[in-house]
Amino acid sequence: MPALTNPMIVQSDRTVLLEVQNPLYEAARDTLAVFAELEKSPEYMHTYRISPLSLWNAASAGLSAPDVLAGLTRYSKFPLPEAIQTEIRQLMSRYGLVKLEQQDGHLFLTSSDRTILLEITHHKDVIPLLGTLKGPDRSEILAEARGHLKEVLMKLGYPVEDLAGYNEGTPLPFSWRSMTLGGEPFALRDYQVDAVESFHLHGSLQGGSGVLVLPCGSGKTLIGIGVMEKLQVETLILTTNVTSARQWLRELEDRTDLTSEQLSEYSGERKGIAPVTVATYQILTYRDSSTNTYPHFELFNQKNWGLIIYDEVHLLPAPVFRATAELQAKRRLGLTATLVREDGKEDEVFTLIGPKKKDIPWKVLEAQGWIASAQCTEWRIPMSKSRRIDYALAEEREKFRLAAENPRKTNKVAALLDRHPTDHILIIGQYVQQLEFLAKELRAPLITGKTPQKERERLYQKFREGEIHVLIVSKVGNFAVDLPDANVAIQVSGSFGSRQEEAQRLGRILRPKKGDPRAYFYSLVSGDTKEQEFGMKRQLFLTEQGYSYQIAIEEDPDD
DNA sequence: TAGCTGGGAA
DNA sequence: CATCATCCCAGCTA
Repeated sequence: MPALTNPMIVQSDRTVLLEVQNPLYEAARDTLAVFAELEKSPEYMHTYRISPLSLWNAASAGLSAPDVLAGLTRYSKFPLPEAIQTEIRQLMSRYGLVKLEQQDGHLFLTSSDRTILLEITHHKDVIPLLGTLKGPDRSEILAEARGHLKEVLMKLGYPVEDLAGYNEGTPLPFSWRSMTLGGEPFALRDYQVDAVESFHLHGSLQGGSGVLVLPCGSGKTLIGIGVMEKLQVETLILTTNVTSARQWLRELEDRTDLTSEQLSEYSGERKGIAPVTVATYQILTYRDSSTNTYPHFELFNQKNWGLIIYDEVHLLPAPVFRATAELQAKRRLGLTATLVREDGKEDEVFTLIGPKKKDIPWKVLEAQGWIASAQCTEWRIPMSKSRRIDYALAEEREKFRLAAENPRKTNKVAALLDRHPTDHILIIGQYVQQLEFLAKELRAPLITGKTPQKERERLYQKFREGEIHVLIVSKVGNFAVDLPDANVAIQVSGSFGSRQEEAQRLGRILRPKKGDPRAYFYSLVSGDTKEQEFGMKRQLFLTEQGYSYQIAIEEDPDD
């Protein structure tokens, strides 16, 4: 029941204001997280937005409009505006209003609402995709236009529920090992089993297509293998880099009885094709500039894949989207820790890979002890007087970098190192020059993209063994899957407002250590600058996930 | 066959 | 909103 002591104000422009100090804040936040996106998170009042896509993702996960309205009513101060009730009902009813179904070997667009179907099939972008068969509540779609049709209808605001089924693909029988090759007993954790099940059972088609959103350190690879194990079909796995491709292969070899002949890498270095093939996105997107063709796209057709796994689906490059539009008859699984894309192509992921099937909140794994609990602090460091003048006079596009490279951050980093004399600390930043400066001042080793692989491994090894306890890393820290675990991260600069990057970096320190399960994440920004504003944006995803940032302000020695 | 270097791409 | 990292390929050496 609405009551003034409740924490939410729901407005008819689809924004929701949420009071952070309210005792019901956490419960309300977790409710909102399912069907709304956090837009702003200053100290006392957070703003969420209910978008069509966030509602459709919720709908595809089985939530109904009455569920959403009940959640809002439960925590709202005032009765819900009529307008928004109507809008939520209308938007959610659109999911599944039009369906793709297979009948007698033909593909049909169907709807219980004949007027809508009539309107859609007369739209100029849809007409070229139509076949010849027609009825009052169905219209044939050309088989090859399945993906394209879904994209068009998404743009028109009608997300299609695709029930047309899949090619089963070539069978590939295999099973889990109960012991790893190293002799460790092995079984999936409960939440991993849940995630596999939710991909496999949701909806009316077994093991269809969609995205699983899983925190860093939750064992995404094992969940992917779990889905493969349920389906028992030849599988193509796409990853962002070779190291992670090899990680998949290692896990497959270690945890399943697939033999090395059944597994292969397809990359710049090796071009193997086997019943389970792991390829990089980049080899698929490689374009031969003399012929203007994609010579490796054939990989999609080299075998009758029954499943395609898209690792880190939030990074899926545009040409792979195009290829995926042609592959709608194949089962597809997307894996990611942060479904947010900084390029705003979330709707394409929804359309072409599939809806979000499961979203495991980071805090749930923390409560179960699978990931460490982290304390996040944003330190605001003032710039010196002369730098503030430079900043004021600088061109707009130079300002961010000037603030990010504030040399006064060095002292703060040094102070933080003193505070954590026995911890494993990563210092992470975006500008190589800044990091080189820090490395010199702090006498700590630095790894950048230029560092040869051998040297990296040597430093990782020393860090793991505790011979060195501070490591400075550039953007390699965002991607490197072999970077050793740490329990303190100090972020000295980052890309403009990237929520993904923030999540990745926090993920670096969340593997719990024996003894002290706590982790510390420090973000250093220059006070009263653009960098501070971007810092707020970076934190949004983690705030949604239940992390709170303490703001601390460093005193200005000039004052 | 493997390893290194540099250019170009997205 | 620009920097940085990655990858792929070609060409070279051994």
